[in-house]
Amino acid sequence: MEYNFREIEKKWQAEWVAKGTYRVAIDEKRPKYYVLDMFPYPSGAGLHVGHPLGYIASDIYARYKRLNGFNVLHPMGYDAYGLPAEQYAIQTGQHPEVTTFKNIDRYRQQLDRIGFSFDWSREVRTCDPGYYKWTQWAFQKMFQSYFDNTLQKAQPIADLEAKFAQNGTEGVDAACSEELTFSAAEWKAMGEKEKQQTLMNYRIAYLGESVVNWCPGLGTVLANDEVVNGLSERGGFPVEQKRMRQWNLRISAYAQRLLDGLDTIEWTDSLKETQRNWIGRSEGTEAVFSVKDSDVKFTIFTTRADTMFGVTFMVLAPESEYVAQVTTAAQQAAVDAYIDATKKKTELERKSDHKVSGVFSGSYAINPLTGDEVPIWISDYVLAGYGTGAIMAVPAHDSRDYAFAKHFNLPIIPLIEGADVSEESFDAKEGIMINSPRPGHAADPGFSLNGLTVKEAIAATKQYVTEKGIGRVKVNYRLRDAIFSRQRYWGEPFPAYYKDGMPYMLPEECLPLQLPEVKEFKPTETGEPPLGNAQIWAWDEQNRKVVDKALIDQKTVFPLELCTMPGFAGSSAYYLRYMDPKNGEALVSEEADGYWKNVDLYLGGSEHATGHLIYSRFWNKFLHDYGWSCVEEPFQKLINQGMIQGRSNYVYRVQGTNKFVSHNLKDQYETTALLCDISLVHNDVLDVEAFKAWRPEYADAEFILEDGKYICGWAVEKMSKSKFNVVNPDDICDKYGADTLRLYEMFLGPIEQSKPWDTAGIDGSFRFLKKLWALFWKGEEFLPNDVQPSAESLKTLHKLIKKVTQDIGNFSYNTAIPAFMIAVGEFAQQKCTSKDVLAQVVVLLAPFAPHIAEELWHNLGNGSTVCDAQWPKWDEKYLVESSFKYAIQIQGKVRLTMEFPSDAQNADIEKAVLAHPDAQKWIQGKTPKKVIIVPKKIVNIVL
RNA sequence: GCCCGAAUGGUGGAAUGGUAGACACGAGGGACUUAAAAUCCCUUGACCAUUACGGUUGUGUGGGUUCGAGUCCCACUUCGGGUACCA
Repeated sequence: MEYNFREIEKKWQAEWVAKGTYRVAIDEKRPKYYVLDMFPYPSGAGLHVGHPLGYIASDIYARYKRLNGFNVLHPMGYDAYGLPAEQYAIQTGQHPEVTTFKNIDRYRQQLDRIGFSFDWSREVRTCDPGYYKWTQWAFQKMFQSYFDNTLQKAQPIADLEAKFAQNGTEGVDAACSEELTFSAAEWKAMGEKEKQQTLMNYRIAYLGESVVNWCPGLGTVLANDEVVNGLSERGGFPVEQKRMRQWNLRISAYAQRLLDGLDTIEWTDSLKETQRNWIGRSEGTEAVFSVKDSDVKFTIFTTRADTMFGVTFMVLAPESEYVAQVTTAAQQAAVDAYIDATKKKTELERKSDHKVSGVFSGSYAINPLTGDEVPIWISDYVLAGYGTGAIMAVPAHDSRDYAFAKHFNLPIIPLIEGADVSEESFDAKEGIMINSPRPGHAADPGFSLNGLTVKEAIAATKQYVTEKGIGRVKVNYRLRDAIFSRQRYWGEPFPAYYKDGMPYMLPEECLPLQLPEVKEFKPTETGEPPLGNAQIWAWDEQNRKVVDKALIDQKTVFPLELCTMPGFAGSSAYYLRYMDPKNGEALVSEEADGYWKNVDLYLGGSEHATGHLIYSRFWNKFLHDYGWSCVEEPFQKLINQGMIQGRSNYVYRVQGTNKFVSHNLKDQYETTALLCDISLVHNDVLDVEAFKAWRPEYADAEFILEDGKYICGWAVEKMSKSKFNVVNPDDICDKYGADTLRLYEMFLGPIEQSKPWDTAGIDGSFRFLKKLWALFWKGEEFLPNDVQPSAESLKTLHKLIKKVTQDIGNFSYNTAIPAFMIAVGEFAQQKCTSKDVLAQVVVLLAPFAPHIAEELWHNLGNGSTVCDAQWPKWDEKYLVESSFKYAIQIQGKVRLTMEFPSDAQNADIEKAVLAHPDAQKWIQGKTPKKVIIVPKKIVNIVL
């Protein structure tokens, strides 16, 4: 029998479906293991060979764990909401659901051909109402919660209301947008609206004002990278800065837990570091500065409390509420002009434009340590959103302050011994303090930092400032709350309606709130989000249903929210839903959550390092606080697969002609490099006839060949249609089969590494499977029989078991596959026909190449699937070597090799080596100073 | 600018501080074949030799530690990814 992969793969794929081989259910008798891939957005282009890389890697691990007796959950689904479908809908009127479902079908067909062990009965789609019900539900729970800083967890907002009624804000330590103080009496005196406004300050899902890139032309908010030079990337419409009231998630409240959780999970250090930087914890000091001739005091945040003696000016963010209070009449006009100018700048301009700008407020602040008066400036290099929106400037030791001071000619006082600040600031946190205080500049003669190290000085200042009531120790985080509103159609609707301008939640029993039909997917003419086009889009409080918005009377019928949720909403808890995807009563049942717990192995691209992987960790922590998810960290181990890049081919046209010159001759001509479709090229040799037929303009192309061939140039680039270098996995499956594809993708290199795809190398993987097949079938004869395996074959087998087991454990598949190749070569040489040995090889290969393994497994007479076989164990006794071939180094250079028994004594080895004529030739009669013998490693003679 | 990662033959890559280049592709040579495909065998880092089962050199660059460095340390170069004034 030939290795007929087409027939084999078709047969077993059908069989696996028919038998439900990959269905899983809770089984208390077996340990669970949860393997998850980041689910894909189903794009119209379909899969290219880069997409399945991670899926294959995780599939191998899932199958390996199953063979080791684990009950493996390995689901797949679709991140179905996304902009491309909406954009297409705007252009064509085609409902995004239609295109999305079409794309999903295509993805599914492609995925099914590769032989994954997904339990498709658990598929989720984020756009499915049965799924997004739980996205909406979680949002409502966040709305109904606040974060208690003392308990460090989410609590029902009703508890907070009760506290307010009892003691006001006294004793409340809750994460909030703004520090508020009121008494119980004041709380009780508030009207409904005022109470709602107050609570909004604490809710975990809250409406807040934020400045966004508003593009009136597109009727939408744009991300920073969608804005180029103040114009929208798509369409080139002007973009302006606009304050908008949008939903936010108070993820910043979880900053410390997000940071601490990193220590409990197995992610790469670089990824953890990226998250740590993103969270940006900085421990510093808040200090109060009072304004001269005024009652105004303001607070600044600094991590360099040691530099307080070197403050030469203060800076406020233009948005700071203190700006109005410190601006003097004389400076009013100048300040107004500056603030107007910054408002006009988009955030992007503010970021890209590093020119120094600012304006003097007219007031002076008093430095509490020196008693000196320092001018208060306003500049946009201070951000309103971080710290207190105000800083003390120490130009000698902060490069931004330095640039500002130089520009406006403000004094610079060095505070660290030996620091030369004539050209640039000295930012390093090291050295010995001087000028702290300078003579005659001490408010308190008893306090000095001079002679201390920076570290000591920071500690001393913190202590001093706290004791004197000038300030306090404060931890700040860079992590900002997530904006959760999108002015889009194709997303989850918010289950919220507005009464008297304040949002209220639909009753939980009324979820999901389904996405309404609209005539058009564009924003409305009045600039409302697309849902403004929906006619049936109002909430009837009494009848508890969605009704025509013509019925809005603000008494029982109210307008519904018009924004939808962002992409990360649906992907933040999908791993929980897979555990119990059909549950209509809960996101996940307690039983399913208790059994599957969390993801043991998560695979996906590193581009999600700070987006999805922060949001879903936050989301899960929130659910965990209420006990809806029993494990705090959702993804125990995480591996980032690298990108598969494309390999493009180039032809070289001689300028001004239709002549093409082969790659190695091109330097003799003036040429233009042109991309050509890689399907016209094999091993970099161009099929000239196919090339001529490719495009009409090349029909009468002429070629200057080398050795009778046209050799193309090549480059590693992104895999994309425009580069003509996309490789479709379907084509590989047609030509070589899924097993070869799987092997080759893993053989290419380490999973984490990015690498180019070159179909040329795939023959090696295909040949390997054919050689493996040949161990079982010779024509119509099935070779395996009951003979006793030779000692050699046993050694080959156990070497293989050991190597493959260890490599899978380390996710080092690219080294496991060569081990198979070597073993198959050895078995062929040994003419091994032992059924027992070969059956174990089949099991070892099953995770990598499941179809061929299943076929051979059944050929060997097994009735059940190879997926449920038992993973072989190696026995060291077969691996003992009786001798070792030593490399003999003389002066560190290998000069010869000598074989010694494994148990040879060092003294005997030394004697034999020194006596060897080849060794003597190199020793040249000298007396060795030292002979280093590392058993079973090396011998080195030092002269 | 800052943070993270990488750099090894023509190509993808391998190598607990111990014979660099496993394995695979490609290339060259040979066998089989009317021929092609498929298959099998040999050679293949570079350079110098070719009388040798020979020598020199070699893992981005320059230093260092070590009996011994692709691997560890220091400085630098280039490329890739992330991020954008976070006090």
